[in-house]
Amino acid sequence: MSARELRIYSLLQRTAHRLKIKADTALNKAGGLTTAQAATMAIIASKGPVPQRVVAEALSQRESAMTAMAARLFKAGYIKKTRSTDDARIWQLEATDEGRKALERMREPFDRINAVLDDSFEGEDMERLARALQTLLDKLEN
Amino acid sequence: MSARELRIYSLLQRTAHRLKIKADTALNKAGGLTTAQAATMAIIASKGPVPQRVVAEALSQRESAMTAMAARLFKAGYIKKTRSTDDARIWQLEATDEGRKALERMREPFDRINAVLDDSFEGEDMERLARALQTLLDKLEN
DNA sequence: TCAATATACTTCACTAGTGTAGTATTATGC
DNA sequence: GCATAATACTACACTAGTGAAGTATATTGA
Repeated sequence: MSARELRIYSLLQRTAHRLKIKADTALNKAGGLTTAQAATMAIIASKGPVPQRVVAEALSQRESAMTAMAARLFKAGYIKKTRSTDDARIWQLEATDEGRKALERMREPFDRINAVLDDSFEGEDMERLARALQTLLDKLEN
Repeated sequence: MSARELRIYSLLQRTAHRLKIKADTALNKAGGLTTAQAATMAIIASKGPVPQRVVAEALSQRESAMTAMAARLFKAGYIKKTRSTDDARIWQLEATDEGRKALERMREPFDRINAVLDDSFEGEDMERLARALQTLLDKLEN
């Protein structure tokens, strides 16, 4: 069967949209971050001081999007920005204690979202889905 | 492996986002519509004169989003708006000839997007992906 | 009958992304 | 050694959505 017959495009968009709405609702109740902010914070918190460009790439986004996101997170007190000593063009982004705490609060609601995902698939199905999405993403990013 | 380990959430969001960008680029070159506009126009063109609220519902969106979208489509000359004679609150949306032509131009670029999808998967992989997404979507919509 | 409620749409401030065109700063090649 | 190119980020105008509060215009129920 073809992509057209299977309506893969629409299926992917709608599923991603629904899942995001569900996650945003859950995270919002727990207080503080949106899903977009949580995704950004997760990378900054785990990779330590990290250039904006690297965060943008990890999220498959443009640098201009990250400029705006970093500004919002900075304003909220969740990250600090320091100029790299090696390269004066680079802003190193780092999570503040406040930022780590906010991210920690997202843990439990996000676990619930992952539980929905875990519940939706059997056996190898999720690994297969992950591989399929990764294959497609790689194809789209080159 | 768990959804968390596989980072399914992030993978799904990034893949959907990148695919949308790719489709938008292809549609944009063919002239006229974005993917969001094409989705809106498809409903308006098929359902004839239709209240804004109905279009919003069909796309799982809020009415405020449709007010803005209708304004953009109207400005571009792709739809006309007429007050319902039954109910003076209702705007009936209808595709213009220009709008129908623009929608028709999206056909070929969208076929090319589907070709990318067809190229990305072998054998049963796409059917499996479709089934996995449908399963998840059903779970998210109830 | 008419006040209260519901409906259809609007407006506004906001998040969150795009692409294009900039500004600094660093790296490279002759 | 220095013009040129590449890189990291910024600025801006735009699309596209949300939620909350507002304006008309039906609809309803005592």
